[in-house]
Amino acid sequence: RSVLKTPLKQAATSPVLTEIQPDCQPLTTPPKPKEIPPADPWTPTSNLKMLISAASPEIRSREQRRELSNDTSEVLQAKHCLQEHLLGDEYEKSQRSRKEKSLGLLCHKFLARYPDYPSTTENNYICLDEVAEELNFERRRIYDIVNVLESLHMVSRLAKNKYAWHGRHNLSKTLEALKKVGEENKYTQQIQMIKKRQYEHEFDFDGERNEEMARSFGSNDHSEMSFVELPGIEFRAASVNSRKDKSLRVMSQKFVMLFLVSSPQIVSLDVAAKILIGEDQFEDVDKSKFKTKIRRLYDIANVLSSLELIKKVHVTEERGRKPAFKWTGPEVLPNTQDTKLEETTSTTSTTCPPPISESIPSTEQCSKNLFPSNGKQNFTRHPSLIKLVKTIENDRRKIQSAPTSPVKISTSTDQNLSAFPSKMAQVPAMANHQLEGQSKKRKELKKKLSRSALACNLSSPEVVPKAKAPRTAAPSQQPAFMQPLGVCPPSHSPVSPVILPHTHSGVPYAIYLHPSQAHTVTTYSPSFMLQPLPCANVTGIKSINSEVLNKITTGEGDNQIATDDPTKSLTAKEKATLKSENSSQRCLKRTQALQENNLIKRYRSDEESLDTSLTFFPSGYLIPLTQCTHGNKAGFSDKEKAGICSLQHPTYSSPIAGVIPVTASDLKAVNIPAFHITPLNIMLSPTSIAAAPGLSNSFLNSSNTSSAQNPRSSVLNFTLPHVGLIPGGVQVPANPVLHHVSVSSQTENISQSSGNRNLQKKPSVPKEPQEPQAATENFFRTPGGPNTESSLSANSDGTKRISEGTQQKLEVYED
DNA sequence: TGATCCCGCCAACGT
DNA sequence: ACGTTGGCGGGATCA
Repeated sequence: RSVLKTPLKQAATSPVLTEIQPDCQPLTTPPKPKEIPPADPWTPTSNLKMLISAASPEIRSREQRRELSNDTSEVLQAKHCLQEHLLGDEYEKSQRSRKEKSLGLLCHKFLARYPDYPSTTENNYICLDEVAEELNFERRRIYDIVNVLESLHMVSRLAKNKYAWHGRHNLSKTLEALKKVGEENKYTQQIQMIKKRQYEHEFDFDGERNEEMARSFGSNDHSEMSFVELPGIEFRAASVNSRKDKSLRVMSQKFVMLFLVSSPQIVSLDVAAKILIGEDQFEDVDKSKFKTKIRRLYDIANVLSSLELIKKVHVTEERGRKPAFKWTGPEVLPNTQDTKLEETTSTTSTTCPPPISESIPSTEQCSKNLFPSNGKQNFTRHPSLIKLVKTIENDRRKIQSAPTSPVKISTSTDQNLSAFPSKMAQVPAMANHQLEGQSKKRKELKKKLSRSALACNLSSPEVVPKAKAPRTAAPSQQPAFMQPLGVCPPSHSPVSPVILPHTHSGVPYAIYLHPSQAHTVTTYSPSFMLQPLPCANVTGIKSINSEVLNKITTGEGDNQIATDDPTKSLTAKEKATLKSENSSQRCLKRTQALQENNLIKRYRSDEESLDTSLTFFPSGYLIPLTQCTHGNKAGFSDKEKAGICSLQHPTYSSPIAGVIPVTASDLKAVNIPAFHITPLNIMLSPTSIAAAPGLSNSFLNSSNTSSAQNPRSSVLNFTLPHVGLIPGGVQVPANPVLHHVSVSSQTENISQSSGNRNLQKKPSVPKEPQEPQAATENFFRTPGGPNTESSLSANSDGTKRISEGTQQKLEVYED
C-alpha cells in the first residue's frame, strides 16, 4: 500500500515497492511510462517503462515531461509500466488511459465494493490503504471520492485510515437536510441572481447592476456554510476529522443543494461555481479561482455521477451550450410535494397558505424565514448603499461566525440507525415535543437553530424514495429505511411548521389583499401590501376552481402554491417583483427596505445571530431586480421579459381583491416575517415574496422546468395585473407572489382547496410517509455561521415543512 | 478550442 | 519527523 498511497515523490523514494506491489489490478492505471528516461535507467522499472513507452506515445510524452520535472516520476511510471505490462496493450490503454483513470470510473470501482444498503448491523469498514491497493489508484483519488461520499454521509470517518460505509441508508436524510439548508441559503435565489447577471452581461447592461447583484449575493454567507452533518453519523467522524476545511465536502454538499433547490434540477457548472465561490462575487470572480472551482466541481460531479445522483447534460442558453448536470437521484420531498406543484404549473389554483401554525416561535420563525426568503438577492442595492452593505456584511459575518453555529438538536434519535421503523413513526411527535422544549430552553440562539432544524426536518421529509433507484441494491433495504423517514417528518413539522400550516393540505387559504391596505401598506413596505385576511376571506378557495378566473379577474390571484415549493413560488414572485419594479421600483424599494428593516429588526430581536443577509436589507434599499432580470433561468426570453415588464405597469389597475392563496411554503418563506400582522399570521407580503428570489426561481422552474418560459410569461402577465393592487410603486412585489401561487399550487392545491377556508388542516395532503425521519433530520446540522442564513432562510424549506407539520396546527390557527 | 479533469506538488494536520 | 489529508492549479486529453 505504501507505495500507492503516497504521491509520486514518495513513490520515487520507494520505487521498488511500488513495482512490487501486487497491484493488482492492471485495469486501472494505464501506464504512462514510456521510454526510458534518459535520466535513470537504473530503476528496475525502467525496462518496463521503455517497453511501455514504446507502445504508447502518449505515455511517453508524459513521462518525458515528468522526467524532466523529476526523477520521482519514474517510479510511478514504472508502476504504470508494470501494470500495463500486465494488461497488455499499452496502446489502447494509453488511449483509454485517461478515461480509465477518471475519477468516475474509480468511483464506480469503489462503489462496487460496497452494497448500497449494507445491513445496519454490520459495520462496513473501509480501509483507505486497502482500497487504494485493491483498486489500484492513487491515494489522492480516494480522498476525492471519499470526501464526496462523506458529504452525502454515505461514509463516515472512523479514524485515520478508516471509514465506515453506510451506503445509501442515510442518503434520503442527507438529501433532505441538504435541501433544507440549500433553501435556507437561498440558493434558488442566488441561482437566479447569477443568471440574471449573466443575462445582463450579455446585454451589456451596465455593470453597476451586476456588481450590485453580485455583492448582494456575495453577501450570502452560503460560502461560509459549514458541513452539514447528520446527527449520528457525522459526529463520530467529526471527532476524527479535524481538518478544518472540508471544502471538498462542503462544496459537494452545496453542489447537491443546488440541485435539490432548483426546480428543473439542472445546474450548470458555471452557475454552481459562482455560487460556491460565493465570496467574491464582485465582478467576475477571479478567473483562476473560477477555474479551480470548476475543476473541483468536475471531480465532485464525477463521483455524484457514479452514484447516479446526477448526469451530465448541456443547457443551451443564448450564448451557447453550457455544461450542466441534471439531478437523477431520488427526489427529496420537502414537505409538500414539489413535484406536484411542478406538474400543475400552469394551472392556477389558490391555496391558502397556512398561516403560521405554531404559536410560539412562529413569529420568530417567520421572521427568520422571511429573511431568507426575502433573499436579498432579489433586490439590488442602490449603489450608494453598497458601502453600507459591506460594512453590515462584515458585522454580520462576525456575528454569524460566532454564536450560532448550528446546534444539532438532536434529540435522541439516531438517524443513523436505519432500523427504527416502528420507533421512527413515534419519533416525530416526540421530536417535535422535544424540539419545542429545547427551543424554549435555548430560546435565543437555539431557538433559531432549532427552528432551522425543525424546518429542515419538516421540509425534507425525506428524500423521496422514489424510486428512481438508481442503484439496484437499494430497493430492498430501503424500505425499512424509508419508512422511518416517513414517520419522522410529521413530528418535525409541528415545530417548525409553525409558520405555515400545511399548505398543500389543500387548505386553501386565501389571503386577501385589501386594495386599500395594499396601497397603504405598500407605501410602508411591500410586505404589508398583502395582508392576509382571516379565514373568513377564505375565498381563496376559489383558486382551485380556475386559475383562469383568477388570472382574469386579476383581482384575485390565488396563489396556491402547492405547499411544496416555496422556492418555486418565490421564483415566480421574484420575477414578478422584478418586472414590476420599473415603474414602481422606487416605491417598492423603499417599501421593501422598510419591510426588510422591520424584518430584520424582528429577526434580530428574535434572535441574535441569524443571517447576515438580514443586515443587508437594512442597509439599503434593496431594489428589486425585477423584471427584466432575465435571470430567471428558465428561460425567459428577453421578449418575454420585456413583455412582462410592460405588462406590469398596466397591472396596477387591478386591485386585487383578491385572495391570494398562498401556499404555506410561500408564506413561510417570504411572508411570515413581514407579517407581523394579522392574527392569522399568514399574511403575505408582496415584498416578502419578492424578496425570496429562490421561490420565484423555483417557481419558474417548477412550472416549466424546462419550458417554463412561456408559462411564466403568461403567468406573470396575469399576476402582474393582480398585482395591480399595489400602488404603482408597490406593485411589483405583490405580483410575484400571486404568480407563484397561481402557478405552482394549482394541482395539488386544488384538492386542498376544497377546504378552502381556513387553513384547513391538512386534509389531504397525504404526502407521503416521509416524516419519520424528519425527526432525525432535526439532528442534522447546518453549519454554524453560514447556517445562520440557513436558519433564517428556512423559509422555503420551512414553509414546506411547516406546511406538513403544521397542518394540525393550522386547524387551530385557521380561525 | 473549449470542455474535462488527471496528476501530483505541497501545505495543513495528526500522531 | 513522518504519515495522512486534501487544496490547488498546471497542463494533458477529450470532444
